[in-house]
Parts: sequence; C-alpha cells; structure tokens
Amino acid sequence: MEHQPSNFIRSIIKEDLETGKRDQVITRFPPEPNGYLHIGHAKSIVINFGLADDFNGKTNLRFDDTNPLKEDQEYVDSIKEDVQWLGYEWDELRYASDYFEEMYERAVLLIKKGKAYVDDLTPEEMREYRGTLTEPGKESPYRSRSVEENLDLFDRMRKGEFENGSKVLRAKIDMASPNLNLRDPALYRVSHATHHNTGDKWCIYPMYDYAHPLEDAIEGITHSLCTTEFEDHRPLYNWVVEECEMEHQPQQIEFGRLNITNTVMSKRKLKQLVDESYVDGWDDPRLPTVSGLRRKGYTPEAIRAFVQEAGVSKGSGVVDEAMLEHFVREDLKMKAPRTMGVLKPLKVVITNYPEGETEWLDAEINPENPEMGMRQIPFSREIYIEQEDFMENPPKKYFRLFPGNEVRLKHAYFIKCEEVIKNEEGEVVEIRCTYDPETKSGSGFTGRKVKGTLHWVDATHALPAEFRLYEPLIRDEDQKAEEAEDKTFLDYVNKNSLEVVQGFIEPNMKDVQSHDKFQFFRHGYFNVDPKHTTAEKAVFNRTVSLKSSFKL
RNA sequence: UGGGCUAUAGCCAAGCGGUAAGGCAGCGGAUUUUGAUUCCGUCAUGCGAAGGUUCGAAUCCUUCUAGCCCAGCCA
Repeated sequence: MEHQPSNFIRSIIKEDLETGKRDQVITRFPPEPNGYLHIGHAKSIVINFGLADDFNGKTNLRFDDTNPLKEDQEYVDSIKEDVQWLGYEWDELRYASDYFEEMYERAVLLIKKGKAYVDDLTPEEMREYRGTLTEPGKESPYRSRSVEENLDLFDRMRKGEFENGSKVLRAKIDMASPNLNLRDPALYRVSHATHHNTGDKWCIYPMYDYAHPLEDAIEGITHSLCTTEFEDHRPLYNWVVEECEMEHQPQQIEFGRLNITNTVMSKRKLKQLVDESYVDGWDDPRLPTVSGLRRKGYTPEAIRAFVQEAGVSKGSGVVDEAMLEHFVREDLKMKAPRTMGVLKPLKVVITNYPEGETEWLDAEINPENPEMGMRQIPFSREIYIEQEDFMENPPKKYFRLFPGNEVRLKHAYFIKCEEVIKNEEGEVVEIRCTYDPETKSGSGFTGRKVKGTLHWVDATHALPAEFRLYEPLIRDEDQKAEEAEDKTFLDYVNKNSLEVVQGFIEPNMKDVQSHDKFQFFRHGYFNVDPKHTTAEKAVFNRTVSLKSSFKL
C-alpha cells in the first residue's frame, strides 16, 4: 500500500519507537455501528491502518457499541464491507460489548476507591448542577454516599431494579473544573434496551468516556487516534485508565476532521437525508458515504490517494471537492475503457452514404493504455450526435457542427452539415450531412484540417442506456448567500442534484456488469449502477466529468 | 465573560533558528482524432497582526486578533 507523507502523528510514533517508549504500534478503527461510513471515516481508516502498516504494527476493527438505542447489525455489516473494500485487513475484530463484564468490574473498583458514586439526580437536575462554561458546577447531594451504599445501588442498577434515567454511576472528580468533562461525568446509565450483540444481558451501558479508554487499554492500543473534538476529553481518558488501574496506558492523539466543499459530513445529517428520502439510501451517489462514492464509481485507490494527499493536521479546514475529483480521474485514466455514448441524441443523416450498408470501424479501447486492445464500432447512414454539438447560429470559436461546417466523427469520417430539419415548433430535430470517404480514420488523410472531433453512435445498432448526472447535493454558496436563521441544511438541498437522461451507447456494451467503469468520450467517467441496471438497459452513474476549458 | 485547540497562496498542507516542499484550483504556451490527457512555464520578498530577542525568525519571547470545539444519562 502507498506510503503516506509525513505528519505530526507519524513523528510522534517514530519518536516513541526510537526512545523506547513503545516497542510496537497498535492502532484501532473504532466506529459506532449507528450509520454508514463516510469519507471522513475513510480518512481515519487510512491513518490508523496506514500508520500501523508503515511501522509493521497492527490495527483492530472495533465496534464501539455502547449505545444499543442507536446501533444495528445492518451498520456493522456495512462497516466491515466498506473497510475491506477500501483495501484494509484488520488484525482483530472486536466489540466494546466484548468487555462489558470487565468494564463493570472496573467500575466496582472505582466505587471501592471512592472515585465513583451512584447519583439519583434527574437528567435536568444534572444539567443544572453542572454549571456553565463560565460558572463552576455544584456537587450532587448524593455525591457522598458510602462505598457500601454505592456498591449496593450499582449492583441493583445492573439487576434491573431501576428505570431508565433514574440513576447513573458518576465519576467523582471535580465539579469546579474549567473542563466540563471533568465535572463528575456519567460513567454508566440505565437503559433497558436490547443490544444487537449482547441481547438483554445488560440494562446498564457504559458511556463513551468511560468505555473507550478501557477498550484501548484492554487491547493494548499504543496510539489511540481520534478527531479533535475529543481533545478536551483526554484528561478524562487518562483519568479512567489510571484510576481503573489498567496495566496498559494508551496515548490519545487527535487530528482534524475531514471536510469537503458542497456536501455534508456528519452521520446525523446523512441519516436525516436517508430517513427523510432526500436520497435513495446510504449508498446514493450524491452522498459522501463510502458506499455512495463506490456506487458513483470512485475506486478505493482514488479515495486513499485523496486522503493521503489532503494530509493530516490538527486544523479544521475544508478541502475543495475538485481535489477528490482529481484523484478519481487520475486513477480511472488508465483503467477505464473509453467508449462513446450520446446522452442527449440528435439524429444525423449522412445523405451520400449508401442506404442499408454498415461498415465496422476499428477503435482503440484506451489510447493511453494500448494493452487494452481494440474494439469495433458500426457506422452507417444514420447516427446520433450530442444535441449540444450542433448550433444553427454558433458564436465565434465554436468548433462543433453548424451549417456549412465540417468536423471529424471520432474513429470515422469528416462530415459536413448541409441542411437542418426542424419540427413545427422550430426545434432542430435532424441534421443532414455529407461525408468524405477519403477522410476515414486511420487512413492518414491530411488534405484538410477540422477544428472539432465529435463522438457519436450508429443509430441502427445503438443500445439504449440511461445516464444519471449529478450535481452537488448542497452548495456552500447557496447556504452562505442566504444566511437565514430558521433554516436547516435541508432547506438548501439542490433540487437539480440528479438529472436522468436517456441516450445511446455502442452495441459492444451489451454485457456490461454492475460497477464496470468507462470513460464516455468528452463526457467523463461513468459507473454501471448496481441498483437500476437491468438486462435490457444499462444505467450509468457519472462519477466525474472530464475537465473542460470550453465555455459558450 | 471559563477551558481546550488552530492560524503558512483561492483550498489542503510541509516546515521544528540558516533565508518558504508538494498536491488541488487558476493562468500562459506546445502537442492533440476527447475544448480531455501529456508536456513546458507561471502562481507567498511572504508565513493572522504588532512589537521584541538574534548576525540571521514562519520557527524563540510578549501582546493582540480571528476561527473551531466543549454545558448528552450520544459517540
């Protein structure tokens, strides 16, 4: 796998190894199975697995499944699939729920040490007692319960004697700490819920701040890498490891989240778009989910290269989506066969070409990768070209077809526009052209030059196909422009984010399979959609357009 | 008006006291049967601001400013 450029985390690990602070590297990717992975997770995956790989270490995939209310087996399955698809193999597959018994025992230890207590405050009261950003909190009246009483109460919490929300186990730290995370954080809550892994065995579940450090310590994680919003939690992380008397002391290091322009990148928002049917599932090609990018036609290689090039730092920036697009073009350039497809067809009749005759032309599959070989494409009297490749009254520097102009048909002949046929509404419905047999592609003809080369498809042999063209789901500039108070990101969903058009493709595309990738000449890279494609008609998702400096 | 963190080009990002890497985007030009690709050139006398230390500062010190995160029995 590719090596990553250096970054501050790599420097820390290197130094830890050199100074002997650590003798190996063990990382983990710890998703909560409450949604599908997005490209921000891909960043974390690349960092965790990539760093471990580079230092001959190990990486566990660990599901942080401490909240059964939000989690589901569907998500664990999709996460495993996505991690593997991205090209990584975990060393061990673990679940936080594997450690519930040990976590419970460590909590008992905390109680015995006088470092934790059972609190009867309601959630509302707890919030009031917590204080604010600028004012210290005050201690709960239950804070000074005896060890015996706490032990008894905690045992009864586990046994299910109390209702949801009625009691919590809290760490006894400092209600006046300027770091709110240290104002006696909750360690366990009562939640009578069925867990996707442990069923009904438990009715108390550990909180993230308590569970995560223990999970890391149990697994011998050396470097626990997470995003910067957990920076404030680090003192608590260390407190838990120390007070629970864990043998192994992992080090938490935080890096900045990945953000990309013109999209949303939070599981909450993505779930909302899915649940409220703004998109057709977690794998909708407009979403920055790993499965959505996959369906759109992104490759693991492109995603990895993008993440690595975007870098790792503590800053919170927004990467231009153009950068993501660059890396998929780069990867597909040599891999994807090139073919011709007409998305919005306009019929062209070549008046001096014999009726009923078809000739087969040779065409390279990928001129930049000759090993991919040749294909044959039919040519006859009637073809389709792209509607936008003809203008009756073109502006200057329009290289395409217009009355009297001659252009090349890719892999075929020069044609010259002789006549325009319109319907009653005055719309152009057909073009009549003549062709010059001497200009056949590959013949070495140099008599005349043309400025434009058009793609086309033979009308009688063409296969119908559907093309799905995407625009950003949400445009940053739309959101910024309006700046309204009572609006949510849902009010800015781009109504034109999906355009479906019916066109034609070459007959040799008859047997395309889901996820086959092609470059349609002058249009961009496309992926055969796995959900909508049928035996009768292929459906192509546009992964990304080609760059173009053309503007009308 | 508490605490934590971050400021290097339009965007991401190296840099760790010795004179500003790289990628994306952009802009020129060459080649081109994709207005693509490729190639070549260009793109911070400047590192959030102001002071200071030093022969020398993006790097050290001081002050200021801006942005992000935190008041779930979510992770």
